[in-house]
Amino acid sequence: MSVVTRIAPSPTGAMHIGTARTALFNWLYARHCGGRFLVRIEDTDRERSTQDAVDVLFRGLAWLGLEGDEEPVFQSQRADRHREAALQLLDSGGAYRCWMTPDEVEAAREQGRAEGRLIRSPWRDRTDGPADQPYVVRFRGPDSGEVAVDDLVQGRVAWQAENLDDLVLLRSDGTPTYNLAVVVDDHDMGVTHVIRGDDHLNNAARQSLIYDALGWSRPAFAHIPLIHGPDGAKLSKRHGAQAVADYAGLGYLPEAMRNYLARLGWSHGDDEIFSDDEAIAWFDVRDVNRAPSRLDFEKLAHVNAHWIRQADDARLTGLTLPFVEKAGLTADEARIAAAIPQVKDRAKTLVELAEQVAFALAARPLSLDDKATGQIAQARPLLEPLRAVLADQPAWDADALAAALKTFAEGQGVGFGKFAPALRAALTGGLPSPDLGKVMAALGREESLARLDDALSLPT
RNA sequence: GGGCCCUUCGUCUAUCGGUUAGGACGUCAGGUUUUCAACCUGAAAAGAGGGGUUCGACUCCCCUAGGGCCUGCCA
Repeated sequence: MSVVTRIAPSPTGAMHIGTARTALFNWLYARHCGGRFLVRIEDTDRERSTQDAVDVLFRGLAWLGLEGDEEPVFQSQRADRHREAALQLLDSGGAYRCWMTPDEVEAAREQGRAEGRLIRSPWRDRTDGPADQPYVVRFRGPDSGEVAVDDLVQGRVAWQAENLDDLVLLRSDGTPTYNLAVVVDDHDMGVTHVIRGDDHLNNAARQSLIYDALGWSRPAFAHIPLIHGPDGAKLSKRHGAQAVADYAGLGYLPEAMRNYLARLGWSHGDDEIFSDDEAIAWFDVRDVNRAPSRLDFEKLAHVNAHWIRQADDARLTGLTLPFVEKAGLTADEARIAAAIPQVKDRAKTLVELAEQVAFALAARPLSLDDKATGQIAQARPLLEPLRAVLADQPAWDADALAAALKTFAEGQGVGFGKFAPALRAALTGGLPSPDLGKVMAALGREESLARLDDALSLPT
């Protein structure tokens, strides 16, 4: 049997980072098994679902590289099919019409809560309801006995039937509810493994009952723990980034997100940094932990730094461009491209990469502060012969330039401290920058010499 | 209130009855050094508490405490 997994988010706002990890686990498991990964938009709540939120979801999934293997399914378009299943249940006695009014339900619920038990509709075993009054269709759960789910992550979890309420399948306006729609859609889509957040664990019991009543075989369930904020509380707005788009804006790479998110609640021995192919080869949903884990931005940054170093320079240039603009710098693509290879090992995020590249984007003449002009004035006797050496430098690459600087220092019989700070001031104006050889390589011969000349022409 | 789930260094985790309880991020110290980073070396740092079971428990069972999820004609 071929494995089919799915991510089934509801489009009611931003795409939560927890949704991203659930999608990742579903994707990894499907890939690992050589199966398919599907996407279903759970938009049955017409009040809260918006097209904007749908777009956010698709963009988030695309950014993460976790797109479905088939066209996405929109749950709202399958309402007729859901109703059909409800009617089947009504026919078979697996469901019943309930004429309780919302007020009656609320009152009963309040009373039940006080008495520590669930409500049971008085219409459970009656069919003589008022013909012209609105009613809902409720599932008829077993009166007693045990309902068990063999969860791939949680193990065997059991409930007493009396602790499971008769949930509404069809609202009084005839529209299907979540628990019905999920079962019908997962069945029709051929989903074999339902991997989702453990906030749905209780639903698994009730949904299992619906599968049974419909005469369908149950999928395998895997309820993975939720992600919490750094303080251990449920991830919320006050923790800052909770939406996938936030992470993109913070300058994290999608492959870094996949790597980091995979390690939250799952591990393969001591492996911390791994590729998608490795994750796919190693991942088994059965190895996911049961305890919730917290987001650690420091570690995310560390993982991200690794993948920035690994990233292709041209791709990095394109990715850094918008961050350069956001920082208010001149988005000179050629200069950024020249600087990236020299500074990519110094940044943890694309935001930092934009900062690292800033020195190469500054326009001449650089604005120099008193400290810089002071350093330049002091080292002037060395800077002039150095300028001549550099002008004759045959190979303009970082290694050759570093070697030339070293040779120059030895020839002059001085340490780097005598002229390097001044050179750096002249070339970068004090902006963060890498080794001087790399700085000059990033700047190029012409710009480097020009900046040096600017400094040398300063009034003394 | 009721049902269900969870609990190893600050954080993410390894361990699947016998280990000096390992790794990673972070932290601290040292090194390197031309700014800022990066990098290298080293260090500190954990089995929530209490009972069992066992020759032997982080590992299995029970209780307590703490945390989480659900308890909707939301999903």
